[in-house]
Amino acid sequence: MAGGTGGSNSNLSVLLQSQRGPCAASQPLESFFLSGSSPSFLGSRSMMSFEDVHQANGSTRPFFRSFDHEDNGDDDLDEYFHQPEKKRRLTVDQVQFLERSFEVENKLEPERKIQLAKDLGLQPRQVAIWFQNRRARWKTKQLEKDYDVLQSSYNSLKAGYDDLLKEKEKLKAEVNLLTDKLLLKEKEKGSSELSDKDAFSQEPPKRAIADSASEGEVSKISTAACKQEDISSAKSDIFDSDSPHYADGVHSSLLEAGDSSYVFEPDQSDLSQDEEDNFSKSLLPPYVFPKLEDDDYSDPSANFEDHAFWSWSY
DNA sequence: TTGTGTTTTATTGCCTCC
DNA sequence: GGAGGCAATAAAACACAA
Repeated sequence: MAGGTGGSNSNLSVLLQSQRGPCAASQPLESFFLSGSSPSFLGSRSMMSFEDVHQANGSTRPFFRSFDHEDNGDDDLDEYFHQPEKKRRLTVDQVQFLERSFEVENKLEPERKIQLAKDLGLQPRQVAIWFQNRRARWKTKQLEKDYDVLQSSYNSLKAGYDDLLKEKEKLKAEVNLLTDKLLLKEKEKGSSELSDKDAFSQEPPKRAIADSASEGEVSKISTAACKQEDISSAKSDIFDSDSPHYADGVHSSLLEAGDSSYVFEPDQSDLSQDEEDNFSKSLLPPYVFPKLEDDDYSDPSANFEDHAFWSWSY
């Protein structure tokens, strides 16, 4: 990259301009001329070759902003030196060179800084500033990337959460539907027993569910039965007479009662689902068999223990 | 051409490390 | 205490629509 020495008036002008770069304010101008072997001076020399390469590449940008006053004599030169310094953008080639260097290592050791400055014909401080600003841009980009990653992570988690919520609502509706059906059957059974009482007044009713249980307790039992089941299979199990669940607990008691028209008899109703729901609601006061609410799912063990569901034995 | 928004270069002040 | 890094900021350069 380093190479030609320049020597023409044009090159001298560029050289002078480069020495009066933005950082020259903190560096006595004389030092550049008194010390021809200083890194910055050599850097300017190498800069000339860099300019040649750059122009050979057909870029429209000069290495530095052109020094337009080079043919206008000493007055213009003097005027130039007294003008406030203007910023000059680096050329495309300089930036590409710096970018490649940055990719290798984004920190700048003093030796490397000097070498880069030499190769590019810049002040070491300019190189340092460029790296400083480049690190800042990299950091900003990195933050944006991190934000995007977090955002997509959040979105996928939220989608999963929403799916679970929908699933929960669906299952809750299913449970409520089944409990309604169960209640309806219980009520039907209760009314038929009342009519049977007239015929067998002295015989205690062969209720499968806890002879001495109050109506509220019956509700608890039914609810517990639903909760204890795998909810997704509850619907089919309840109406499946081949289910092993019928061999114990409530179901077996029901079978032992010898009442073939008992609660879990499938296909007893000609009512549609909505009609059944409405019917059961009209028959039963809400306190008899409360619907499951959100809290019922929040802490199943606590909830069930609260209602002594697990201590029931038949 | 001009107004405006963005990018790039450079400065300043503070902080940390040796 | 000096060197170097970083955040905040200024200001020039640039891009672009109206």
